[in-house]
Amino acid sequence: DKHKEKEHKHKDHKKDKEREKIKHSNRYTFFFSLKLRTEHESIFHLERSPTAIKSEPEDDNGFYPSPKHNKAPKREKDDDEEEYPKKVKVEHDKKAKKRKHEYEDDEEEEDTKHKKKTKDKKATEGKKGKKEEEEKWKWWEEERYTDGSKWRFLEHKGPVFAPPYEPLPNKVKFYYDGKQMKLSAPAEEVATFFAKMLDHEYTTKDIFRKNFYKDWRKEMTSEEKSIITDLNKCEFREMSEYFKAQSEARKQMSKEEKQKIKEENERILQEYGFCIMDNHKERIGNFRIEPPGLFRGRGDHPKMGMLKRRIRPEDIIINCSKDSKQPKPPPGTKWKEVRHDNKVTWLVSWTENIQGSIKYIMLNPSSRIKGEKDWQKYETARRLKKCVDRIRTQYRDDWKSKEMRIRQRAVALYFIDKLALRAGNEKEEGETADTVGCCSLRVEHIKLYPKLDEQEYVVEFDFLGKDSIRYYNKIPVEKRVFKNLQLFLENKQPEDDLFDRLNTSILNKHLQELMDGLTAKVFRTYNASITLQQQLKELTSEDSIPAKILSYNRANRAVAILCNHQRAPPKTFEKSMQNLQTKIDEKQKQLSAARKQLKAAKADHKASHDEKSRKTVEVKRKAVQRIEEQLMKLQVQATDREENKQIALGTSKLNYLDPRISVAWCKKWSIPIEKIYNKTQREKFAWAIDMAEKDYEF
DNA sequence: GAGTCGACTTGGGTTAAACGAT
DNA sequence: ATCGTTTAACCCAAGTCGACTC
Repeated sequence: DKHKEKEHKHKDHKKDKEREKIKHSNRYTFFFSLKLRTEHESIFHLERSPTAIKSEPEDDNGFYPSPKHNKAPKREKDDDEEEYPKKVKVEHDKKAKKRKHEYEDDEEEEDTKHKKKTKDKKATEGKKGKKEEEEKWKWWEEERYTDGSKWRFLEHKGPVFAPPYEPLPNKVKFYYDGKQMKLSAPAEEVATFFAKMLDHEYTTKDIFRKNFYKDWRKEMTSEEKSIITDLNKCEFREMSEYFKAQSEARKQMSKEEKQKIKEENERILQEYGFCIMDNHKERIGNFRIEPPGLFRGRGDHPKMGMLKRRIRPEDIIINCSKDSKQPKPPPGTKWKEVRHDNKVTWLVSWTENIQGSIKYIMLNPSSRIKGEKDWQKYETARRLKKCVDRIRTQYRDDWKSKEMRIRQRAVALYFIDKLALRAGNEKEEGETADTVGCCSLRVEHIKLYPKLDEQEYVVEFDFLGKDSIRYYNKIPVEKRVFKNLQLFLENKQPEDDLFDRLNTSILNKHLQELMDGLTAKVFRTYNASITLQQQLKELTSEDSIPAKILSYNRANRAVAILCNHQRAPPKTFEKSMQNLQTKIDEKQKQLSAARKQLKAAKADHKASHDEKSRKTVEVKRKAVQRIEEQLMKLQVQATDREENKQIALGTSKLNYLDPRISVAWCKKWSIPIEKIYNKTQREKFAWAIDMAEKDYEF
């Protein structure tokens, strides 16, 4: 017994240690991205060439002609291109028509079905679930179109428009210069948009106010225009209070009322949320037209505050097949156009008035058309895996090129590969926030340090990327890259382009020559997925399920850091961390209490040696074990959350990580897929879940 | 080539619904 | 059953990239 006791103590101690280990192991900060990247780097043999660059001619234009032999090597033929079926898919319209009718029958039944559903939902659920499972369509087992068409048959009900404006009740007043004023409906509507945003910081911003005021005036009657001459004299407070009260009231609604709204939403979803594409009913992504409001771009957007106007049927272009039942515009209105273009995937489009860009209604990520594309994306990234060494060798070679444009291209590509930067298209100045990607980096965005701390040739990046998210990174580069950067910077102003001989079009044309289908963004996909796979291999150990999931999240996090997917720490972060800590403390108390009890029980057993006391010991031991597990779970959760404070995992999970890697990992370690992917994600990745086995290699 | 347009993917934030503790 | 917290759905802006035009 004594021996056992000791062993137990030892075990307890060990467990505590392990918990500590979980907490502190691999606790990376943003430096981890550096560490990770350099480690990753080692696979492509960094040789530090001591050779200095040859002196370059002063005038860029006078660069030596491009050597002819320096052409890209031919791309390797893919040996498992088979994996992605490319055979022709023959789908006869007849078949589609037949299907269409089946669908219509379904529709008719909808009402009765719905009633039934609520009634005997419970009774049939199990059965129904199974049945639906069997009916799930595996598009990934079918052949794809090869003629560039996206569908043969498309039928839908058109968009759902934003509800019309409801004028404010008379008791809600607007004041100008202290005096009450009744606004015309159009002016009032736009005023309410502003009022709804009053609590936001941006209504205090100059550009926002200026843009809003300018567009607001356009909606005013001439009388209103003459009275309202200064936005600062407008008082929206009452409107704002009214809307706050309204949303409060919505929260306070009774169950029945909420239920009613829910049912109405469900009805709309059933009617407008689906379409038929070819032989299948598919979920639409965004079937509601964006309501009017004030445009709020991200970052320092020159157009913030502008009025985003209401979209009418006359603005809408419908896309469907000729032989389908066309969607009807609301009574008394007409569509702008109805077309039958099966070379595109959208169902509805309209032009938005802020940037003049086109917006679309398209299918949900679970649809065939999106899924195929997604799958294809990862197959392209896997093809890159096969030739990435060759490409890396080549761009390293190009650092020595006699041509400036080739050197720039090679350095840019190095950044895109190593740092997972975006391509960086040019943008129209003054139309959008000032953000950049790789090709559009400017001199002011990098700093060169021949020596920084212990490291040589450090480049410091500091710029605003997509969505005005800051990219900040200090990274040691090879001498040759460093020297090239110095060269690129010569005689330039801070606002000049770093890569003045390069743009995304040139870069992508080059990449296309290196590998069929290769573009700048493929590197992001490739590096994200390969990093996940490597990290999973490295981090996952024989351990409890929560610990394994922590490992998964950490691997995911490494990718998010690589891709610079940041988020603002949730407003409730500190509080929720505290709550969790309180729980942990409580659990710890519970644990020591349970341990004490166990000890007492053991002592008791030692004294009496009877059956009853032996059983008590067992019971107490189990209790301790259970509490330990719970504690462990909580601690893992706390660690996970803390590490995730400023990092957004969603984007990489949804857009960059080959889902088959995750599926394979789940199968290998017997983790239920539900722990990694929620319902929506499982729908989106159904193809991967179905096809990936535990030995899948990206 | 430069400029523009169109289609489609990627992105963080907000809001509503689901969940779980009490 | 209720309440507060967490999660997922929704929102729509902002990228990428190919095609087309001149």
